[in-house]
Amino acid sequence: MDQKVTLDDVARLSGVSRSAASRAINNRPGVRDDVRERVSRIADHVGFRPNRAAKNLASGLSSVIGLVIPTDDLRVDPYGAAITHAVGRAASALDLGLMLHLAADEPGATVHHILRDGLIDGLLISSVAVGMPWVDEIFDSSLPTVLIGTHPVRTGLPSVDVENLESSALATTHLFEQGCQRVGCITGPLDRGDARDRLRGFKLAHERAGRPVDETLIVNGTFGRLSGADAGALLINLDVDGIFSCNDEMAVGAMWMLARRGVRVPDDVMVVGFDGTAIDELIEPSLTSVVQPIDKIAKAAVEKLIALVQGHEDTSSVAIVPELVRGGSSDRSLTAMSITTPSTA
Amino acid sequence: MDQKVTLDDVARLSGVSRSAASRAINNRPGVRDDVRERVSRIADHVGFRPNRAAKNLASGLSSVIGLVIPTDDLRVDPYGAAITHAVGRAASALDLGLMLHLAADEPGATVHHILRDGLIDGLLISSVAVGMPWVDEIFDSSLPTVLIGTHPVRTGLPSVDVENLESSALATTHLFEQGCQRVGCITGPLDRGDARDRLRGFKLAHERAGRPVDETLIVNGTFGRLSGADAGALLINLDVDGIFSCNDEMAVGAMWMLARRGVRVPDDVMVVGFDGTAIDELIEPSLTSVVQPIDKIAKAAVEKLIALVQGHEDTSSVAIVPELVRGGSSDRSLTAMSITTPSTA
DNA sequence: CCGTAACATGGAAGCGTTTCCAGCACAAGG
DNA sequence: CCTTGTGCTGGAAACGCTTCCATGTTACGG
Repeated sequence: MDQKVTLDDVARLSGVSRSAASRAINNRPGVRDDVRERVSRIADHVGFRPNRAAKNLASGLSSVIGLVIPTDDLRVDPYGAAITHAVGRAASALDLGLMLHLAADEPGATVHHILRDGLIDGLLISSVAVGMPWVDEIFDSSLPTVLIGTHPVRTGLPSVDVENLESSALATTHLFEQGCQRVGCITGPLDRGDARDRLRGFKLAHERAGRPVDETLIVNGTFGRLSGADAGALLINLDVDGIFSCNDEMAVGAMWMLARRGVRVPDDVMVVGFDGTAIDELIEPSLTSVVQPIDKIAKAAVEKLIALVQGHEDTSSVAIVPELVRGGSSDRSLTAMSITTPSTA
Repeated sequence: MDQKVTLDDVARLSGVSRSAASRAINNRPGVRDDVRERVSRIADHVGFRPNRAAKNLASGLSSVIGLVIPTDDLRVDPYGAAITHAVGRAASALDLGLMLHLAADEPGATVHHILRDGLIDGLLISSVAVGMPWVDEIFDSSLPTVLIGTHPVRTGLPSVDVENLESSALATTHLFEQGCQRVGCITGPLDRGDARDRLRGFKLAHERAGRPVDETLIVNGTFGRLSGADAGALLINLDVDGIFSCNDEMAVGAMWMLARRGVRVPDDVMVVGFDGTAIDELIEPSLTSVVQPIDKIAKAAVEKLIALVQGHEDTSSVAIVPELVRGGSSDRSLTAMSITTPSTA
């Protein structure tokens, strides 16, 4: 009951040839409707599951896609876990398998494996930074590949990303509108495209508001929580009254540092983050953030990828628009609204 | 240069038959040493990568293992991300691919796919709770499977888990030793084996210390941060001076709530967690926790799995011993030791 | 110098699919 | 009634590898 029902079995039981059975099951033309139905019914009944390996070998397609994610991203940044999860869901929805490739120290070898194993139909790459030559190698190969995020230097690569520039400008402008005069920026690692674009957005907002950019208020971070704390410490010494952090992790770190130094949020300093990974974190006040619709991004990426796999040329870059979700960290009127806590006695 | 170097090519170039080439490359006996070396060299030189699909089809083995992880675990609990990461690393180290299966709402269908696709050699299942009939279905099938964690009811399944019972007892005893008189427990979801064992350890410590267990001080949580906050609120109303939280997430939630209510940690209430996922979280004081050696667990699980795949019968259960790492949350002498923060101007 | 292991080698048969292609039936048009 | 075309059908050849088995080769003891 458990094992090995082959296409041959189905064919024999249905009284047709193997080729006919194959066509019937894969909904390919060339089979009478009644035959198709009979075959499907029998296949169903005996619990036929096509052997993927054989299918893969014969057709050259595996119905499995790969996801390359920097090892650190998955371990330390909730964004990595979120994107992995979202891609997994999106793949399942399309009945695709998902192979996880952790981009570790020596991706060179890994890459060659990926490329030539022939086990995956296409590849999704997340969080690309400069100095990753293997990324270019993959894109120059014939393996269909879609970037999740922005390539720091190359353009014309098929990619799906959150719209970074305008969203960052929006977030910064939001701080201006809330009355901030001296707004600092905690950047991500500037070898990454998204980090660069967010910083550009920060500057763009200044330009639009007719304010000069004070370069001393721009502090580099790593997207890690600790770097946010460090940056926060720097910025309060520079008397900012607003902070745009290029991701939530660093924003949380900064807020932690502010609290530690007795600086009140939002009264003394307002904080806005990016990503939306800290929205259900227990922090007070709740963090205003540019929330990425991760599921949407993942879905778009997977769909773009399978389009590529199916031969549709497409080097377009899709930008998904996020949403600025306002929390107490940038709004004095929301002060200390308590999180719903069940009565306790 | 990029595509399709087949075994035939290598064989032809080396002047041997395909079978000999195969044996040479797979380090199988039946090839003279000099031939083996020549073949390997040529294979290397032309960049031969065996096609996995073909290999799989011919040998019945794919060198790919699966990991089933509850969808929520990956999204909300850092432990899920950590285990995914660790398993990924362990698999890579053994040159195995990793397929991710998110156990979503309707795992029934998924399971049958997994079982009969023939794409994976074996399966790792994490975080099993009662009411997951598909888990039993998998174990009853012929697919080699190893549990990461403890099955809430069945025994005799091959599994790798952290040692929950004694470690929890140890953690609780630690609170006693620090002078706590009324220690509360925030449990995990009790349909899970690990949550049950940790609670049992909590009680065991009482027994050993000759203290009665006050059942009113046992509060059920979900392993989620918010539930920890709720439980914390309950427990401070019950005048506890120590809290053993069955995971770190809930411990962080509880500490957040304590801070909010003006209860000082560790002065008024001491807190100990479990897992070690919050150790580099920015919380003050740092959390004492039973830290799981996740990499070790993942490695052991993968190795056990491949042993099963290779036919070694093995239904043993491996328990990995964690380490109690002391932080400021249970030690008054460590008060307010500052986290290393670079000087800020 | 022959017989016999012990080992190296290549041929060929799979593994379970897809897919090309030739054959065939049947309907419509002349 | 014969042609042409349309659409189903099954045979057979891939896909790239492993592995069984028969054949060749070598070295050794008798």
